[in-house]
Amino acid sequence: MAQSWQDIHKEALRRIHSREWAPDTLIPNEADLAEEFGCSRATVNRALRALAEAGWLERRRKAGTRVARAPQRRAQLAIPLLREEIEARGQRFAHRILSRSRSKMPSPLRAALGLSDDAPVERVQTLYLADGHPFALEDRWVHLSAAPGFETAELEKTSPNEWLVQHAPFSHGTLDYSAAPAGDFEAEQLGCAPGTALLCMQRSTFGPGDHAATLVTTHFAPNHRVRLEI
Amino acid sequence: MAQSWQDIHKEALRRIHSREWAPDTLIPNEADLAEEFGCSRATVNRALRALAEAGWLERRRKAGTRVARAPQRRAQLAIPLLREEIEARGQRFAHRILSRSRSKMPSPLRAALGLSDDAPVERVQTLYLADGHPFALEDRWVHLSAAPGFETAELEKTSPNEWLVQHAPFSHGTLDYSAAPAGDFEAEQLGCAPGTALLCMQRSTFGPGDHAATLVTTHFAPNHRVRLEI
DNA sequence: TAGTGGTCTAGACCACGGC
DNA sequence: CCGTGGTCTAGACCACTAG
Repeated sequence: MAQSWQDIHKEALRRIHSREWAPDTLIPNEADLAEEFGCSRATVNRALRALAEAGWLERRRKAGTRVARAPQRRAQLAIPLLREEIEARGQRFAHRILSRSRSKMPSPLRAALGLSDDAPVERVQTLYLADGHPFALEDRWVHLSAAPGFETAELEKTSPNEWLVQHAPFSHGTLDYSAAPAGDFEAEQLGCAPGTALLCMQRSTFGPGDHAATLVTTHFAPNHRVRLEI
Repeated sequence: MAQSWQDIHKEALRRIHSREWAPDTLIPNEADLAEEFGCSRATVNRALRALAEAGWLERRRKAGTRVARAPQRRAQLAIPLLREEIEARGQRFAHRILSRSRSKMPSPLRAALGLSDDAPVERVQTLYLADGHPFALEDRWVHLSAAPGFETAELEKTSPNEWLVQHAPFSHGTLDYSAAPAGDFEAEQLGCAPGTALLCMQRSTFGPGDHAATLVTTHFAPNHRVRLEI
């Protein structure tokens, strides 16, 4: 037989595509498949687990493994550093700190992050440039106790984006994309007309233990696209 | 000892966060870690492989395992059926076929999909409604040989979105998000002013063997958000 | 409570790719 | 070459949960 888990993965995917294994129906259990393919159960497990992680199968102990009713695929987005995204286009990266302050964080934002009222927070607004043209406008709130040393970081040398990735790796968070018309400030900084449709990204990250770390709102220059791989 | 792979996963993540294992440096090999944790190498492998898939580690044969320089995390988007997305909000789902035709596909679009000029293509425009209010406007091109039976499908009963997911599972593709001002048609259908900033999703899917399957452009009603989990 | 997937082990061989 | 991760095995025990 000499089956590798990738062979089994491929064959299982073929059966799903061909509806030989129909949506919402049980497939044979691991032991039976191991016998059919002439390999050990661990090998079958490896293949089926990969398919389950990709959303093709749903597995539950005792209940068995079934083909997902609507194979709800997942798309993956590799979150790039702005520097890398710009340099990957063959453009020159630069950034400009527009403002930096220890201002009070508005209550709604605090609530969204689950921060107490007296948590020390720093706000930094940054413009990112590609070949000297505005690329993205970033408005970042950083919870200082989650990023020790940030308040003294030389952000003119290392952009906030890069500093935080290198010094305060986060563990989880959310990323929201939406469309928003450019306000006067965004229009001025990004060099477009007020009201222009801009892609807007809002990202909140949390460190280990659900401690809020950062809240970032980024407006991209007009016509920006985000690509996800399915 | 009694270590599970998740224990090792957690401990390794702790060492990465604490910079005990610094970015861009090698960590001990699997055999050594297995001895340290008092478990088998396979268990260590399971933990480190998960960390590599999540972007924390980079592994190469012979070269060993190193902490990623900039732990480039990946965000995951669960692509929902519009029906499920709407019903999950507790709203009533409905859809309306606006047009359906076997019109010629514009050359630029054909090129984007890698289709020959004579490939049979059907175009369907659909409006999706939540509680009777416009939710999304979809413009879909379907490559008929990749979706046999689509031309005779009763799309008034089963929306194109659902029909294709159930009858022609795709294997891979891309998803692009951007912001676009509402044109006259989008504004009329979605019930907003022309020029309103709309979130726009463009999705191309391919079946097994890189055969083009569908190209879909969706404009969402104003203020729509897409959430990704990190 | 019995069946299923989840996991661990100890050992083995292999593929890749620095050196 | 030869160290490293990638994978497979045969068997075992465990955790969850449907019936």
